[in-house]
Formats: sequence, structure tokens, C-alpha cells
Amino acid sequence: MADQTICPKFESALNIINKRWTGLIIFQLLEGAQRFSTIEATIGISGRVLSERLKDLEKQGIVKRHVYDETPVRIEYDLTEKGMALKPVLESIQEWADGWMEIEKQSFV
Amino acid sequence: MADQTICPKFESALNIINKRWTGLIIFQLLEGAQRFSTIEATIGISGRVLSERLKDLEKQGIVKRHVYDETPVRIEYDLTEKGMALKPVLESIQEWADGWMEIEKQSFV
DNA sequence: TATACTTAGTTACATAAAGTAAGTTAATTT
DNA sequence: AAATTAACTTACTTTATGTAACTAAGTATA
Repeated sequence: MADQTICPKFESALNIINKRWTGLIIFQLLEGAQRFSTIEATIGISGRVLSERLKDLEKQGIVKRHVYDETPVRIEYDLTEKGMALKPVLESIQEWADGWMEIEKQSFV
Repeated sequence: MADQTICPKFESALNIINKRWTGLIIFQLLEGAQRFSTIEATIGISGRVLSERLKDLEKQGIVKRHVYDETPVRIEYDLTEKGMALKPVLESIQEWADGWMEIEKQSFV
């Protein structure tokens, strides 16, 4: 009636990584610290969900929020060590994508 | 106003892999071919969504559905070559989980 | 000085995705 | 004949995401 065999750490990891947008957010931050609006524009996520995700990721210790008290204030997000440790995951996805994904031509409606 | 820098193959790959349950389904099938009800019970997904996911994954060429015409009929799902190629992805997630995930004690409500 | 713009969000509401539970079909066991 | 199992599907509910407008504080523009 319930799961048995699956490693709970693995399952929790999937619960984080497998959430919509999380992969792309982390991928972006592997490039270096970025501002809210930059992430928003680059990956095409809505502000509402980006805000939600960044808070989750911060709570998970994957992302860190930095407030630079300049005028105007600058806020940047970057990866913690735990977050950086996800690099091989993203790389393996990239490799799989290179080897196996077809680019579908988008038909513009 | 829109994304620029992200590799479209990578993005499509993430759109598949990052869907809820997909990771766990593939992880299960890495163990070998399995029946619908086994996957359902093992990972705790609802039948409705499992049915949906398996169809998607089949369409993507990641999973293959096999009908064994015994009585009663037996249906099994397994990974294609493309699906098997996701093994390193799941392994890298497992490694990250081992290194960085804390097990939260579940408080039963 | 007033108006408009930018950043980093939040809020309210609409739509899409996932969960729940019951139903279906065909065959099998009791 | 009634109950059970497998592999789904259907109808309905709850949750997640998208959209758009709003806020606050500062900056630039007319």
C-alpha cells in the first residue's frame, strides 16, 4: 500500500530538484550571483513563483540571498556549497540532452 | 523580455525530467520492467497521473509499453535506450542526496 | 514639482495540473 | 454467482502555477 524500496534521501532530493523551475533557477545561478529580475527575465518564470522558489531553496540551504545596502539596494541570489554541489546533476542532464533530445521546430500559433 | 542564453535541448530535457513523478518512475524502471500496479504502489503515485506520465514518456521515446498476450494479459513498461541513458542523471542525484540531504524526521499527524 | 520608471517583491484572481474515489472491462478465483 | 485483480478512465476536488495589477523606496525626466 505504500513505498518501501526507495531511499528517502533520494526521494527528498527529487522532491526539491523535480519541482518546476528549480532546475533552471539553479542552472542560472551556476553562472554566478544574479538578481531577481534577471532570473525572472532569463528563464521566463513568473515573479510569483520565482519568489516562492527562492524562498524554498533558501530554506533548503541551496540558495543564499544577499542584500547589498547600496542606494538603491541591490539584492542578489547565489548558490551555497550545497547548491554548487548540484552542478554534476545539471551537467549530466545537459549531456543526456545533447545525446538524445531532438529539437522540435516550434510552430508559432 | 525573453530567454536567450539557455540551450533549448537542455530546456526541453528539463521539461521532461523535472515533471513531478518522472524521476521516480524512471528510477523504478532502471531496476527492470515493471507493471502499472507495481509502479503505482511502489512510488505512491495516483493511477490517473501514472497513466498520463507513462503515455508522455512513451511519446518521448523514454519508456516502452509491452503487452504480453497471456491470460490474463500482462502489461509491462521498461526503459528504451534513451531512457536507460538517464541512469547517470539519477545516479548524480543520488550522490548529491547522499552527500547533502538531511533526513527530516517525519512527524506523523 | 509632478510624472514616470526601476527593483523586488506581494496580492487577488484565473487556469492548469495533480489527487481522490468510484467506475469499467475482461478474465480468474471462490 | 459474487468477489478479486489488472490496467486503466471518468468525474470531481484540491493544489500549483500563471497573469496582471499593486506597493514602496529610490532615481531619472519634463
